[in-house]
Amino acid sequence: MDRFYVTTPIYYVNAKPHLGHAYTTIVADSMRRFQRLLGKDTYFLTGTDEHGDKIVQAAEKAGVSPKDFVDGVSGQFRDLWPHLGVEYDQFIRTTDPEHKKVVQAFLQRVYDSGDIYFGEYGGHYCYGCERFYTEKELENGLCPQHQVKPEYIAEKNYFFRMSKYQGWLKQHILDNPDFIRPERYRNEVLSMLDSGALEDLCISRPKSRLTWGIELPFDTDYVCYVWFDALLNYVSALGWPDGDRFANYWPGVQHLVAKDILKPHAVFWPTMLKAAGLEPYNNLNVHGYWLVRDTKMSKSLGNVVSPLEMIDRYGLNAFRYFLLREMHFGSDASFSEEALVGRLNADLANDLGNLYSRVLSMTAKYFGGVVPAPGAYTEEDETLRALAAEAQRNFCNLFGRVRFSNALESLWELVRALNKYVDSAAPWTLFKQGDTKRLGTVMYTLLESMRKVAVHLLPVMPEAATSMLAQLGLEVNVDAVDLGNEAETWGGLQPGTTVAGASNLFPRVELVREKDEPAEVASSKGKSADGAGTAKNAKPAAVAPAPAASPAEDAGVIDFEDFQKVDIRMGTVVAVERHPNADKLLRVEVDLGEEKPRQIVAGLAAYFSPEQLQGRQVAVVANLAPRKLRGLESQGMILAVRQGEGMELVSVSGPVSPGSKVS
RNA sequence: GGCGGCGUAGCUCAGCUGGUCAGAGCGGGGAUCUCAUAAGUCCCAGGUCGGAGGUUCGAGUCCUCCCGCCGCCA
Repeated sequence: MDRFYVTTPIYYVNAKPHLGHAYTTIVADSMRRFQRLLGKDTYFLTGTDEHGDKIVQAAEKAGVSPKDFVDGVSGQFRDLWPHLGVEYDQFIRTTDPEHKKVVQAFLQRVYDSGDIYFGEYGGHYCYGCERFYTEKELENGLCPQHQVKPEYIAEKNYFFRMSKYQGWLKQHILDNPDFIRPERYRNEVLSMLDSGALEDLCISRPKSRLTWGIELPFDTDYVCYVWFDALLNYVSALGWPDGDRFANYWPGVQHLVAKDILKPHAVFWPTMLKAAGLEPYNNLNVHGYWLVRDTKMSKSLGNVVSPLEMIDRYGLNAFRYFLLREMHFGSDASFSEEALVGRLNADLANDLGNLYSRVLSMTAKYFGGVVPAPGAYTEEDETLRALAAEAQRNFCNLFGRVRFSNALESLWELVRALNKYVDSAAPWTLFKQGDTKRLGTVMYTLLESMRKVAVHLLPVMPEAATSMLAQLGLEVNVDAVDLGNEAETWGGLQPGTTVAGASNLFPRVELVREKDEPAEVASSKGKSADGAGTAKNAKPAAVAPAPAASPAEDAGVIDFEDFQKVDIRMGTVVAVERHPNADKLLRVEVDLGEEKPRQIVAGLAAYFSPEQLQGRQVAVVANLAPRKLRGLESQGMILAVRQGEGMELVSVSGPVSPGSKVS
């Protein structure tokens, strides 16, 4: 029996689960459901990564022990997944005793083979990044990620001789075109491997600096540092080096990661496996980010999408469908409730839900809700069946190659064709004519095709697809489904089966909006007063929002509400320096009363010296999308007035507290 | 700075090895069936395929340069 093993990354527990976690995990869940329907023996692993400096710091901040802290956050992840329809086989934690043992065994094996050595390391250590930087990597003496001054630390550490396997890895990637997919990331990795010798990987931290980690088996003064701990979860979960699970599921594994951890998975991990004498994984599947209003989600922007909230508003099925349909695997995609609602209404309600509704209703009316036996198939029927078979083949082929969006697109070609078939076959006419024979064939063709659609949707929308099949009088038996053969077979639905008399699988919804959220739909006339709440999916009594553009907009005049979208706040300049890479720009830190000051890159260098700005109160557009200017991210804009050749800052008549809103 | 990717209809994107490649879905406009969830079906988009050159009988599709985004590396 073919086997299929899929993993998500183990999620670092310094933050709560967000949309990105949800996407990766739902994809993994769908892949595993898909492969199971193909008849494979599947295993699905997810979990949490719980060691390291940042955890210790976060725990201190929360006033609890690291162990209590990670227990708490890890629990949040584990509790989330059932709400997303995710059924994993194992939830691993890097603090599990079994995992620790495997890490130590693996380290010992690589150590014994001579690929781990003790060496001196001096470097600039950034606690935020949990890593060292070389002089060259620092920007202006600061960590390029966090813009803080790292600490110089010289110490002895253990290193993994990664460079030794560089040539092997490159050849392996060249020999296996799908090893890293999509191709863009494969290219990226190849260019990493071509851009010079890999540096050996530092894999330890002295206990004097970090104790929250796994002790090295060959030196009790050290703990293991991140990758030899975290990545090992993929094999420790299987009980390596012993046991049936490892023998069964390795190396037939599909890793699933977001692009931010490409290098560890594409370079470190295969070379680590090679050094320990293990086979490399089958495929590394790399996806992009979900963007909100063209920007990465971040807490400071307040645009973090909560998976549970979306499910609460629009339902699990729509959410899962949207994630898989909207993102082209590998590329970044935009998340918006408008788009979600659009997919839900257009694809699920109008096309699919309505298909079920109309066909089941006709079956009830014409055949008392019992599946009729088909008679002779006409050319039109055969054409539809050929199209259906093609759509199913394409779906499976694409889905297996992680092209979920295209796969669903293929399936919807069938859904649309079925709606078209209803119109052209016009069962209501056949009924009036009393042509029961032909009517039976048409209805059977529809019902059987709808069954096929439902079966293919089981991996994506398990709940909805199960309901669909139930409406067709069928129970889902995962082991009995042979998805790979559905395209080649016909007649899975037995005549005589009693089906539902009505169906309302995906009610149309209106966009639900938060009270303070900017209006983003066509309606420019005020927001609905009821604001937040649940989706109004019952038959909307009110008419859909009127689209007409307000006359004010046409005249270049804006509504008060439009003005309100601009969040202008007063802030205090707490730090200023010249931009390292641009002579017209200043890097300014402005205190807006938030957790930490905003970094703003301003084109003021020609008019003000850093000293002149220091301590001043300035007006800042606080909700401008962040943007990189010459390598530094600017998180807002300082308002100023151009006067001839000069420039004057907008100021207030008296001191105000940082973060005060201008209105 | 080096390498890579992207820039195609309002939006999201297909277009592999050059010759029905100027497309799909959504949105918008029009028509129409009536079984159905104000759903379905049909018709309509006159987009210089980022810009400029070049190769070719022929180029979104190959080459060069430029512009704008993005990523990786340094």
